[in-house]
Amino acid sequence: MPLALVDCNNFYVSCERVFNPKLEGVPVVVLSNNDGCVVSRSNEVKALGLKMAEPWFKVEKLAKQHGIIALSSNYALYGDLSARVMSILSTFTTRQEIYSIDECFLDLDGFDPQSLIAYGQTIRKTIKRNIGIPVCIGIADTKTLAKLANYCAKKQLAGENSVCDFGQLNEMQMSELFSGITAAEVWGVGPRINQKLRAMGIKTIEDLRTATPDKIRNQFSVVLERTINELNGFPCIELEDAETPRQQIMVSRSFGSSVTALEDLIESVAYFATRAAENLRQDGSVAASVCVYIRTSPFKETNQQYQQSKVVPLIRPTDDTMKLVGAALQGLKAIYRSGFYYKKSGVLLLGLQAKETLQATLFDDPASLAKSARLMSTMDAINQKMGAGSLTLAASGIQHRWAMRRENKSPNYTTNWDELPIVK
DNA sequence: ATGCTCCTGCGAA
DNA sequence: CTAACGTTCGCAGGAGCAT
Repeated sequence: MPLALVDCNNFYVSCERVFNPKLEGVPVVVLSNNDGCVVSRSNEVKALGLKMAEPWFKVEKLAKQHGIIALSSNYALYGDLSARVMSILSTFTTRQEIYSIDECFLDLDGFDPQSLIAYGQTIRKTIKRNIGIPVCIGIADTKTLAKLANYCAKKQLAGENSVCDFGQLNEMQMSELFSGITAAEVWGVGPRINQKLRAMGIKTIEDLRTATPDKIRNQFSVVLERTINELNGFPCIELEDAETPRQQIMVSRSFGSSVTALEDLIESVAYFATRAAENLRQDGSVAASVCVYIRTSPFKETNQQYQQSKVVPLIRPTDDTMKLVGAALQGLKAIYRSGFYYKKSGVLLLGLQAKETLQATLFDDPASLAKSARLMSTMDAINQKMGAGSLTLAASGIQHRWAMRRENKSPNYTTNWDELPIVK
């Protein structure tokens, strides 16, 4: 029955600290793509009151006065460290669900209920020693409660040493604890639902937990009804330890500065479609249609606004980069209008299905399908061996004038030999 | 009345 | 110096349409 939720502390900042000890003990933030918003903060930064998701340009001056170090995000590094953390965590259980880049659930069914805290401490020490990343652990009988226990561990509201097991608390202690936390902290309660709950007088987790599920279902949805049941210890959300292939793949980026020329948009769309196609082949899927979109910046209110998207169906579902890029560019040309300052473009692959289960049709040309498959696996092999982007379509361009800002990125310490710092 | 697809809203990290 | 505000995914539920 019991589950653990393991969550890495300030994950991106912690990853940077593993390879740069000078960042230890000082205020550090990691910015989102395009150096746009604050997405990871060290404890020192949280103590200064800097908020999550704050646009960097708004706080940059103040942050620098406090000596805050701002790093561009380095997803190659975070992804690699995440895989290592997850791999070690998998050895502590028979069933693991990787929920996000820095979180996973572990099934602790069958363990001695009295020894779970000690087990949690062992897990923490192992991750810290083997990878260098600090984690918090919440343990309870449902996913929603495990998330909450994790929150309590992190905030030191219950449990100790970053591990909190709700199994150790009695009814009284639970309701006292829940009376002191706002409903907004519950997994599944976002800003909108929280606002509506408050208007109904439901302010704390205890208020939410003791609400009538039927009424909540009518006023909100079946999702929130399940949340209430989960808060009361009745599991409604299964552990999903089997990986399911994605249903859609999206690659989009804001540009470093705005773009007006069709040529630049073509480059970016070809580039994003190429990335999307690589992800698609990794999943072993094919796409039935491609959606392309472009937009101006909604924050530049004085500029003329324009946003448009177009879905281009494919004659036959495919994972061929050239066909996918071709469809994306066809869509782009249909929606492009001159005279706007474009700030973002993106490509979505839709109608995904497993490549093996794809039905053959009367009009298939087996020879050309085989040729496409060989070409794609050759491209992937070359890029695998020589580094990402070694072999690309000319349509993706070389200059990338639209490339995102990334002014302070750390080296790819674990995924690129050329970026290893040389110790002399 | 039922079932499908498409689209929007919401939440999550 | 100026301009500068993320990305990707899934689910629920309603609209619209066909049967």
